[in-house]
Amino acid sequence: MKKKDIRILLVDDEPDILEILSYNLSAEGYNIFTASNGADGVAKAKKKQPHLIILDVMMPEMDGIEACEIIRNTKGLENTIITFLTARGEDYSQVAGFDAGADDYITKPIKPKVLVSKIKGLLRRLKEDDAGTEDIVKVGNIIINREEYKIINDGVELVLPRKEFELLSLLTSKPNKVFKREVILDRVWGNEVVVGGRTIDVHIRKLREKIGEDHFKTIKGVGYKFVL
Amino acid sequence: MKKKDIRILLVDDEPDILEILSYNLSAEGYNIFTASNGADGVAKAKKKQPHLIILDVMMPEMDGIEACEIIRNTKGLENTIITFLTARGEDYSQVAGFDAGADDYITKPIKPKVLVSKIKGLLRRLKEDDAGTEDIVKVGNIIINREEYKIINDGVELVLPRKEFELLSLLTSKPNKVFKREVILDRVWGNEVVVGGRTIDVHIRKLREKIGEDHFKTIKGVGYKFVL
DNA sequence: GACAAATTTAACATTTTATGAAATGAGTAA
DNA sequence: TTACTCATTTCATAAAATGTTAAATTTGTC
Repeated sequence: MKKKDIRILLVDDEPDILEILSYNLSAEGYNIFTASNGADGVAKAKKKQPHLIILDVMMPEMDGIEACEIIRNTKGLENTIITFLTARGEDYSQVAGFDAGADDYITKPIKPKVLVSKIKGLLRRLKEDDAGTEDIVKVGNIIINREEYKIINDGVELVLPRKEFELLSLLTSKPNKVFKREVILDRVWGNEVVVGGRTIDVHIRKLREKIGEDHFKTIKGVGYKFVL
Repeated sequence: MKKKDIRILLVDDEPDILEILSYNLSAEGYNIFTASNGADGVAKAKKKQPHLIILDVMMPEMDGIEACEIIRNTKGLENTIITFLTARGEDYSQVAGFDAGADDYITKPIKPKVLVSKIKGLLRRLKEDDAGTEDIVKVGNIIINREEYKIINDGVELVLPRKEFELLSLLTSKPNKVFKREVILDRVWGNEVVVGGRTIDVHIRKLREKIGEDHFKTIKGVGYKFVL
């Protein structure tokens, strides 16, 4: 994911703070949205589906803690990274913040360098885990080894480019199941990227070339499935 | 590694603080040692080889910053996790602390929940590589001697700079396994440090120059792996 | 057979990595 | 301190690999 595709939502009632945060993070290339109170923050979060939210603790209308709890319980935002902004004195808020489900906190006054470094660190963690994907999977004559990023087909080792690997990985995750084109796009390409409809076909063709024609069956008008 | 095998060293001149920290961390099952000033802290660190050290910044005799620097330059303690204890007001010490090689900091007054949560987070890194912490490791023709910070390649002794050593050490900890760039950053550079994206490549190149081109395989879009 | 959908190939675009060189930082000895 | 060296990081550019698109062709379904 490119930086400009990473969305960060800033929620603070002080325009000055929004300005500082916004300036520094925009300069890093992130895609910034802002809200000036908790309620607005929650609304924008639902709408923009940000990857990370920076929430001020002290705000009129709805404070950061409450907003955080709501966001954490909103479908689709359970795993959004949330960090609080707290003034130095407000020690209690750290505890409350973690209780509410925060991942980190940033103390005011804001030091641009520290800020950027924290944000980068938090976002990096996003990419680190492949949660849910088994490291080594065997289907028929094919062994898919995600740890070493290679596959073994009939005892022959081959290295696939990333997209092909992910595509194969998806299809083989449930042999005989038909994966709709839109599902494939979502899982392999991610809902961020938009590519033309024919791209999948080309990748399927490459897999057919490398793994064997017969394993990939086309279901016209629907999608593809992997067969043993 | 089990919790009771994890050693934590607490260094603070105030008995009350030692008490609080000690109580809370013991309750979590960690193995606790204490020291009441910097000099004593350094000595105990050498002797006990703790996994993590919590250092108060303000102490008589030798302050935390100084102690941290010494510990960082002590053989065998280069990678010990160090976090500072700072009073709220002392903002400057955070900066100085990171400069001295700290991994994190904890602010007073201490909130048990925050404390425990941070400690767990810091120690998470440790647990992952309980296999790779051996002092002398042999992979193929390469012998990695962590104790003396040198390696022997085909019988030829080489002294590698720190980052290169750590990178090699990480990659060889599991030959053939692909380490994603994000993971490499986390494990070699640490959570708080942020470097540009091309830094890893440069270090890989140095290793290729010194150890041999063929040992380091690039997996485009993913990361690198070490092959024998 | 008509028509939409899928395949195929090759050209094209983009992304990612490699590399050389230069800037910055840290440590050390004079 | 100052000068010097080595480590580390950044930058610019080149090169490679991967990914996408377009267009002609084929396939399958009604």
